[in-house]
Amino acid sequence: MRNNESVYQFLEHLNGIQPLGLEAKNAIAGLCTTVRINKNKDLQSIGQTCKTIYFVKEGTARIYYYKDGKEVTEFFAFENDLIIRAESLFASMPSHKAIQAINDTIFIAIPAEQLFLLFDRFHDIERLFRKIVERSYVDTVNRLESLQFNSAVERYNLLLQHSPEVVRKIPLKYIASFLGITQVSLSRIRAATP
Amino acid sequence: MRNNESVYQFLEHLNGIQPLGLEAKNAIAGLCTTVRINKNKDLQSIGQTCKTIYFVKEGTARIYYYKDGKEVTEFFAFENDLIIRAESLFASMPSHKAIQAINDTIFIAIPAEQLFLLFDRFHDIERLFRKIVERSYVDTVNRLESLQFNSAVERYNLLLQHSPEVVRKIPLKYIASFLGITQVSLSRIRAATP
DNA sequence: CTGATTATTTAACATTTGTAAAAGGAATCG
DNA sequence: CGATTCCTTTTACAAATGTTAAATAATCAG
Repeated sequence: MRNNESVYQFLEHLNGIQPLGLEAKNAIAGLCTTVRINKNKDLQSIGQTCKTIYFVKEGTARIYYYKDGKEVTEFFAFENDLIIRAESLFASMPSHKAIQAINDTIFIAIPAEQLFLLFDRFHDIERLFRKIVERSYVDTVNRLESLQFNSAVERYNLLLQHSPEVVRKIPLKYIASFLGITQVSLSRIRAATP
Repeated sequence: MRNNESVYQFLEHLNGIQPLGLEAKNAIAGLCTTVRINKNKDLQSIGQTCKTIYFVKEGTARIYYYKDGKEVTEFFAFENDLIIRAESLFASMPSHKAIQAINDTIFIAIPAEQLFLLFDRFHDIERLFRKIVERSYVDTVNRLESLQFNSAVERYNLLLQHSPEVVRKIPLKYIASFLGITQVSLSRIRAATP
């Protein structure tokens, strides 16, 4: 029952992005399962090909990978956010990235192949998904711009402005690599900004 | 007639991404116009809201903006590439970026609103566009990864590997800011790499 | 072809950011 | 509660990149 309640709320969220007919809603609901992952545990691990589309129902999560033996956090997801390793899912290639729960987190999981099949039957569902991908694309373009020529201080301040919840909820070691800097640098910046 | 020939070839390219019915093809063709822009001239200028979807038919183009009075190149487009200011088009907000022809360039222009209307009548067209946006999204995620923690040398070498045509065809001053570094830095890197 | 403009490289120095190691703080678990 | 572990900050120094200016090199217009 809990699961059904979660999925129902989630569908309402989707309906806000793109109005869906009852049949379409039911079709999506039929594919949704909920997955609970404990703090610091991986939902998807490095080397897997991403075949599932996840949304965060409750909690916080991140995508990370290793660069020269060090962890790099690429992305944070909060309630209702889509979390996928796009470069793997859309190209059907193994990912060198992992998805991890930062706190105890509940995900909604939708098998990608089965969702894509629904696109043929429900135009609305394909439209919904198109809009979701468009949003993710825009977010990524904006982050790219920030990484391209803003200084570390500017990037930190922009993050404070646009996503204060990140700075409140997420360990600084993850935020540092998300901003493309080391933990030491981030500490320096925080010490300098009163 | 020249225009029609261009558009026909372009439709074949689209058909390779997502097979389209004859009616759908004709509907798209009806929206396509070709635009010639001379070298170093802007196709779309800063401050405009992006309401047109462009593809490069012939030539090369870029997206650029100003950061602290200096030009930053965000994106390059070659033959058949989509070139849009996504953060403006998908959010209907004025863009602080411009689209410019690097050489004399022919663009194919599609009015966004009218294309979006076709989505209702032709499922295939919405699917095509979804796939195109997905590809752009994946490209952007990969660039983001490169900017986040690769050194300038690594970013330059990756560009050489993955997009040698960029280094061959595009002025180094544009490439430098595309890589998130200054022209001086790029020169140093090239001098060090024999 | 020549002068003028634009693009690229080089040099010297300043600033930012990284690295490694240590010290403080905070959270966690028995 | 106390000990352990993990997170964050600080310090000192090294490396990478930026800045400004000047020197070449390449391109373009007349």
